[in-house]
Amino acid sequence: MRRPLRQSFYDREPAVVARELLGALLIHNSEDGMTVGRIVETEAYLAENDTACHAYRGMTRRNASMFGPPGMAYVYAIHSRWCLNAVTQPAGTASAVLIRAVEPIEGHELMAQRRGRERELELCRGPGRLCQAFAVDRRFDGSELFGDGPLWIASGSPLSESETGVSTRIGVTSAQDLELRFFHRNCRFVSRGSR
DNA sequence: AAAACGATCTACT
DNA sequence: GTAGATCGTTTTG
Repeated sequence: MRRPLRQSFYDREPAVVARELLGALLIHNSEDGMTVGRIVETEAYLAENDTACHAYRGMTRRNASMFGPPGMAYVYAIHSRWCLNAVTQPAGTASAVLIRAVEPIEGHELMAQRRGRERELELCRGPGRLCQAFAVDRRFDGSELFGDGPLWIASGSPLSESETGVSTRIGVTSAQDLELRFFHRNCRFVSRGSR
């Protein structure tokens, strides 16, 4: 049974949510058909001391949904592509988890059609590519990922410790580097050279 | 109103 | 591994 992750799942530190989103299922039920993908790479953006976070310099029109309640989508455009985040922590605390890559599970044909590419590797590997494959765009900014809308995230098979890779990211103004990027080890659908 | 800036992707080597 | 494309959002004048 595919069951949505509850809103309370997202009401935690973004790094914890990023780690636990690995293995979950991204689902879009559109007019054109259903696409399902297994989340294999994520990245956390912190509410404080994170210069790489879009909310670092306060709220703008673009990042407003990051300041909203947990479990909402934050969708923004960058370099002519869309990127999907899950908002974390309570309203007023602007943090989120970027979905960086998913493994195609259902709807390969539809994904290939939307992407204009046939090769499976190129369907959903990367935040911009997966949004194109899932037809995610600005219309989903601020929508609920835990409700009964067309775009949602379901619990999947949690990854074991040995299957989980982690790496650091610069941009955090703390003395030590923080582990903010999470990925499925040995999965060919992760976008980074990690592995 | 104009310019600068990317949480990226593709093509090519 | 990297150069170049690309366009919505933000910042600046």
